[in-house]
Amino acid sequence: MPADKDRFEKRAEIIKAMANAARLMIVEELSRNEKTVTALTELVNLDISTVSRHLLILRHAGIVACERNGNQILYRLRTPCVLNFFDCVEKILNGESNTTDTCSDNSCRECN
Amino acid sequence: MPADKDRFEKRAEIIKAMANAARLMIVEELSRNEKTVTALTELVNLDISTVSRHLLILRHAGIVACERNGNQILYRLRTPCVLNFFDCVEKILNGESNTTDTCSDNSCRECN
DNA sequence: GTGTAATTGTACAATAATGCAAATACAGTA
DNA sequence: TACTGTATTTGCATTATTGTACAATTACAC
Repeated sequence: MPADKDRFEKRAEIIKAMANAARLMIVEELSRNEKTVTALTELVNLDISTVSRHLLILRHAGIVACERNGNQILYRLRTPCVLNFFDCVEKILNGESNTTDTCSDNSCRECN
Repeated sequence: MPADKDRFEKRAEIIKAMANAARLMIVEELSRNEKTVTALTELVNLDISTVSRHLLILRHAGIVACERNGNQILYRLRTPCVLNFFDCVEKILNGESNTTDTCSDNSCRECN
């Protein structure tokens, strides 16, 4: 199923853009307010060039948008639905799952 | 903010587990029914060892669980809420965003 | 034991993250 | 206009992480 595979590649591309701690911090920050690159750089504590690249990744994925404001560029969250990811993620982190991993309990090697 | 950063690292860890086309196919397939490693291997068309590793990643993230059934191991979706990711992703792929990227329209270089 | 299913060891190729230095964009001012 | 300063992006180089397959190993049923 080659066409199908392509569909999943596209989906993965967007999820990949969210699959990084610095970018998650940026997204959450932008959910509160639009921010400049410099402001976001202070937040995540990385080189400004790195932050600029993170923003490019988010922009290419369609997750953020930007707008020039004189000397600086303001970034804002374009698709706030990505914040919904966090609900599920927190659920998983808190171990709130329907079912248990019985495989871990008996036979699987390398089970956590 | 070091403790805060750690929180985002943990979140990113889970989203990373979803950030791969083969694993997304596996997750969607498991949302329909539990499956063996061999069955999933046919689905994604990769070496079985690779699929086994993909499943390990999903299991470590808490997204799938497994259970031994005689000779084989059955994997199932443990936290179906990850399927909600797809809603938002499809929205982005269809360009259904609140706002536009005005930065693309005028001044930014490398704007898509 | 033999056969089937799944995992792990190893190696390799491809991607991603990062910082430094240089370049570009724009505002203000001489 | 040209010069300066601030904000952002891009060109490189480097390191870290991820995806992959093949071979060997382990688990289990018969």
